[in-house]
Amino acid sequence: MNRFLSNATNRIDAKGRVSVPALFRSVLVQRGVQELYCLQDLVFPAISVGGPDLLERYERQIAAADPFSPEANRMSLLVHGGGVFMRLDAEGRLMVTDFIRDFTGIGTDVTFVGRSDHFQLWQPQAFHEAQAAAREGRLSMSRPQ
Amino acid sequence: MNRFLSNATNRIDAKGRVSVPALFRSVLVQRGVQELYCLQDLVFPAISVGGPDLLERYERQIAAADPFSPEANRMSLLVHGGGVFMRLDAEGRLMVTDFIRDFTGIGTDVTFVGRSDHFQLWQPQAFHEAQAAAREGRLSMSRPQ
DNA sequence: ATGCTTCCCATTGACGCCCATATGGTCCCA
DNA sequence: TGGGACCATATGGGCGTCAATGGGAAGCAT
Repeated sequence: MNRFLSNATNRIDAKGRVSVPALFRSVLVQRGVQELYCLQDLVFPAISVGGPDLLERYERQIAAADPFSPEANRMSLLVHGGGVFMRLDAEGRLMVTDFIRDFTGIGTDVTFVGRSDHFQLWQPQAFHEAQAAAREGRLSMSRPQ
Repeated sequence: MNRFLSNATNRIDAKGRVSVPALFRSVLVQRGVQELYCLQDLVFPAISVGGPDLLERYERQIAAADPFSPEANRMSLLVHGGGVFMRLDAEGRLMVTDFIRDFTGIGTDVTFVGRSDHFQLWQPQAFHEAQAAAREGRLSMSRPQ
């Protein structure tokens, strides 16, 4: 398996750490990803996590615009100012910072959700609700897959 | 990491100093930047901070415009008239001058915001509001492939 | 001298690094 | 087929290091 698939929920410990599921870690290793880039999802209250390529995709978007335009400025504010680089510790855990908590509503547990070329961090209940909504086709305004 | 990414908020002490985040300082070292050039952002109430290359980039932009246009005139006024050189102290702190306070509204805390090739100083709440606004106005920022 | 800046050192609190334990699943063998 | 050994993952916590912060004291200019 070389893609991020399925989901799993892990507990945050007293120090604010949470284990990334082993399946996801093995995908990271396969892809040679060592530094993780985290970005707020544009639609859902979730944090997207991937390798540097994730950042580069967004940067190409910015580069396409006039670099001094208000539009490029606004995009950079989101992508560069809102993005965070993280590393896993020796046990494959990451810190759940306030940046992540505030945006996702995550409290004591984190749901890891595979998204093929990256994965996401969700507040467990928010994920279940979003999935239930998607199943009922109530996401007509969401972005296409 | 060789770019300015993510954001962090630090407190200004009684002497008006504030620590530049260690991550940003390490990027400055990597780039061999010793003198910091500060100027007002063209769109947001924020101060941009970078090496001499930052100034040069703005000057090229001015040069590219019609030298007698109101736009070039306005940019020159901001870049040349509003620019300041600064240095960090031994602990990696910088002085928050009235020039910075007046333009940004910064009071007791400063939010450092990465912008890839430079970083910015924001009043914390102004940053959160600007980011939220940028996310709302995402219509123009489609999901990259 | 007074106010402001620069250099230096102390404190403390957070984070990274390391090792220990628990838990659940799998495989092997009787 | 059932029991048990083994293993990988998830989780908990100790401890050292470093960043952020606070403040004293010496230089500089007004």
